Amino acid sequence: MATRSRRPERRQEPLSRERIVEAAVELLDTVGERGLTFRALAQHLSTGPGAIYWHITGKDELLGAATEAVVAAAVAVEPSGRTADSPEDTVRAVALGLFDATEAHPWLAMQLAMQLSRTPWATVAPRIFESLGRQVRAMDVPEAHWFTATSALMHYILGAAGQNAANSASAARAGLTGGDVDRDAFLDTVSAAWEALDPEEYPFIRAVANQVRGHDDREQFLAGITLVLAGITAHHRPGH
Amino acid sequence: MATRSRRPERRQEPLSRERIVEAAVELLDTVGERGLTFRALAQHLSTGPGAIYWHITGKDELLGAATEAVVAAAVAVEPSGRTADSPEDTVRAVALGLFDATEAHPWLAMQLAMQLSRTPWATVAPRIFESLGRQVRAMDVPEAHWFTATSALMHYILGAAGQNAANSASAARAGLTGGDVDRDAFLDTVSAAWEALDPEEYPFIRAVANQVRGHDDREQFLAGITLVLAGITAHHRPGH
DNA sequence: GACCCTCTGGAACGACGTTCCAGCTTGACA
DNA sequence: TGTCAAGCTGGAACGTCGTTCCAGAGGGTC
Repeated sequence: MATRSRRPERRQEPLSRERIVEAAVELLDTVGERGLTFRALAQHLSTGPGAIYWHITGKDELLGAATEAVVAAAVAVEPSGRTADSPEDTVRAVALGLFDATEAHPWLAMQLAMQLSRTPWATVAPRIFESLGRQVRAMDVPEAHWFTATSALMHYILGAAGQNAANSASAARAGLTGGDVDRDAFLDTVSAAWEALDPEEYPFIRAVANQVRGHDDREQFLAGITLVLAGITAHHRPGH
Repeated sequence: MATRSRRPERRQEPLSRERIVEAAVELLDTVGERGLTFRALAQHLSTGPGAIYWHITGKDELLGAATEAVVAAAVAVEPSGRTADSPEDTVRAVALGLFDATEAHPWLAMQLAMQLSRTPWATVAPRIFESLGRQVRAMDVPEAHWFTATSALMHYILGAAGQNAANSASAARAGLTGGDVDRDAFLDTVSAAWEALDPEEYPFIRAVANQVRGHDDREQFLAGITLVLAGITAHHRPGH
């Protein structure tokens, strides 16, 4: 009765794994990984912690499901687009999808690392691997080198996306509202910190310190993709 | 007095940041990240949790220091060796140092991701970046491309090392004592799981499923390094 | 001997993940 | 329509964690 009077007309849409994961992603985006607790999640869903455990085994599965949901949406850029694109361009599209996802969800990078560390070849890696592998196959790479080439691509993408998500997260943290000003200020801070390093111990970093100012992460990321793709074609093209 | 009777002759060597970090690494290696608690660490050092906080600000710093200690030891392979090696070989040596470190310390991969996520260009990344950058400079890469080439190398290495550490950790977990038998069994499991995937959704993975059997992680890792190096030389060599 | 500063380690606090369970809702069957 | 089991809910409670607090030991200096 009391519950009836609080939700008079329609009963609140029932709890479901889907709704829980969706709320978890929202909580991760807004308050960060440290803010995602079962109590906060329960309050967000107007329920108690116990109810959540009926749908989800524990926090590991919750984080895994949130990660997979975001990655699945990110990798899905491939099939719908015009199919006339070259395999290289499709690789860039998939890679950029993941890159943007890690930028939109700063928690994604570490969760990806954790997922891959816990269940390496289970949930999320095959999705990415498959998506990239199809393009490698569409290039002129002999079958014996499919695995190596696809692995190299995936490893670069995951490593770079993680690192760059960290950058934008830090930049956004420095000034609260993410903007170009904050980003430039962040890059200035990094550049200054690099120039202040010990010249004996870090000569190379000091030499490239000024290059970091005004650099575009996306552009940098794509340049790396191009570089790996060049390595694939140079090393595996027929006639080699 | 009671303490005197328990440690009769030499007073126990005093607590220090160094000793704490060393014990933390040991605890991480033996019981995993979930086993590293301040209580267990205190017991391991025959003290209480409060004493540790005099030397270390919190768990973040503890994990960061443990990560940096292990990485510093891993990257230190470069200077002592014979200097007649080619830059490419030195890159391989540095990369293998990190690869082996993540294999010896399965917790390292995720901690690296976390460190890079929290303080991106602070503690540990510059060390790796510097080590790789020197070799890139020693190759015939024009200065404008130093940053891109070094970044690509570092991203691939971190991504691949993390993924492969995950593999060996899972393989070791399947059978308790890590051995070739367990590893083969693990690869068989992965291969079988891949072949059982939906042919509609994962055609590529099914096609390479059998390639995974008997594959050597180190060899695979080095093949990726070679591939990225080939991309660097193909894309940045003079006359391009 | 009195003092202070560095360092210790046990107790205590708040928050977390997780478990437990009493009770509500719902649909099927008599 | 009444009854009952199963699905589902949510609040209370448990154990453990990171962290803080603090009374006091140790060792050097006037």
